[in-house]
Amino acid sequence: MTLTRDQVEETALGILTRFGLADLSMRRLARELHVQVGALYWHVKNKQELLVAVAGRLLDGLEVATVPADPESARDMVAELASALRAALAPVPDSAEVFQVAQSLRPGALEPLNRLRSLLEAAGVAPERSGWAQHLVVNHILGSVAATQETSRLAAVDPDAAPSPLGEEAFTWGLDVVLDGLLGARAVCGHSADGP
Amino acid sequence: MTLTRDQVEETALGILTRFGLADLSMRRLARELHVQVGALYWHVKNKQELLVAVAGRLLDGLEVATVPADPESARDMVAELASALRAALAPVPDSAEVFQVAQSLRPGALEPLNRLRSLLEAAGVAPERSGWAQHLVVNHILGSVAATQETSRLAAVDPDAAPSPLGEEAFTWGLDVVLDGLLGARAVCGHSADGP
DNA sequence: ACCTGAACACCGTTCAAGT
DNA sequence: ACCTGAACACCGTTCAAGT
Repeated sequence: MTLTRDQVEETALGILTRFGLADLSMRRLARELHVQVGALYWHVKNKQELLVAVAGRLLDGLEVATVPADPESARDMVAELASALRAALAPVPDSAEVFQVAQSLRPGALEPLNRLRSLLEAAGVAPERSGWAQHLVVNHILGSVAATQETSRLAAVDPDAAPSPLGEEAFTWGLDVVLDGLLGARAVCGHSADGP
Repeated sequence: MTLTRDQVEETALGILTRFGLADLSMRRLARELHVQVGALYWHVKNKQELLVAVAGRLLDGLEVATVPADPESARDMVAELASALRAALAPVPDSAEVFQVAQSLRPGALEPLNRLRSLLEAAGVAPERSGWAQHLVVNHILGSVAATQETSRLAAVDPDAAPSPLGEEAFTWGLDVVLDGLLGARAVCGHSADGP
């Protein structure tokens, strides 16, 4: 059986999931695949490209429904997609870092993020602003994931020091705040997001 | 003249500013200080601790005014402080990464962030939420800084590929969105943030 | 086409020994 | 107290040479 790019990516994701980014080195990856380091570079240009691929795999299980016409349900789907993204990243250590590398190295390559932008537009964000709005939401997701993993990492070292609980509750609260700011507070002062 | 911790930190900040985080190694730092690597470890526990100190220095020039009683002006000062933070980080490559390391390693050590939280409370955010609100704003700042440095890094490699301009304009827009979500849209549907 | 073996130029951290 | 010299256990990447 010869080595495949698929195996390389999958094993890389495995190491990341089990041990974190610090342990995901090309040499360790080669060891796990019972191969010399050089062999990896036939299947992969370099480590960065591999990380981009791994970031893509993190989002593989995500459902992709169609964009609705109704702004209210589009807003709901934004919240749903954001939660799904968070749920996909949360269990994998350092996933936010990996994600950021991918996003910066090849912006637009992560499909769910393009979809998030479409949903935001359908919910009432002006097309000239939707790119900014997308960033706003993604930053909140990544920040939340990083903070959560953070506290769980500290808890592993010192179980007594209970820091501020930045979990799912804080995430949905923040998401609502951002969406309120983007689309107007829901049913509080009459949503004027659906213009003329 | 013998080596000081101050020199170590200052030179580290210099390397970061001029060449970025990738070039900020303990060995390079030692070279720049005309010293053996081991010498650094007498003044500094390890590299992480040094990065926390460097992050602190990034924020050294920031003005610290008193927290106002009036919610409206407190809101203005939140915006002001956020802009000042962004301005302080923007010119230093990879400052967002360094900042995040510091924030995760020693939360609460960066004074301006505590101040940001106080200002948010003065502006009308409930004390139970002010920690979350602080994170929301800081994530926006760091995300904006990272994205900006990002595009300028790409522009250095390929000056033709003009990506979405995520500059200061996007930052202030996003900040307003977040503050609208937190405190209610300003003078649009009557700010109800100053309850009983 | 695909992989090995070996090298190149690096890392962070530690520590006996010197002054 | 403060630093050197040298080691330990790693990195990512390249590339002739093998099959």
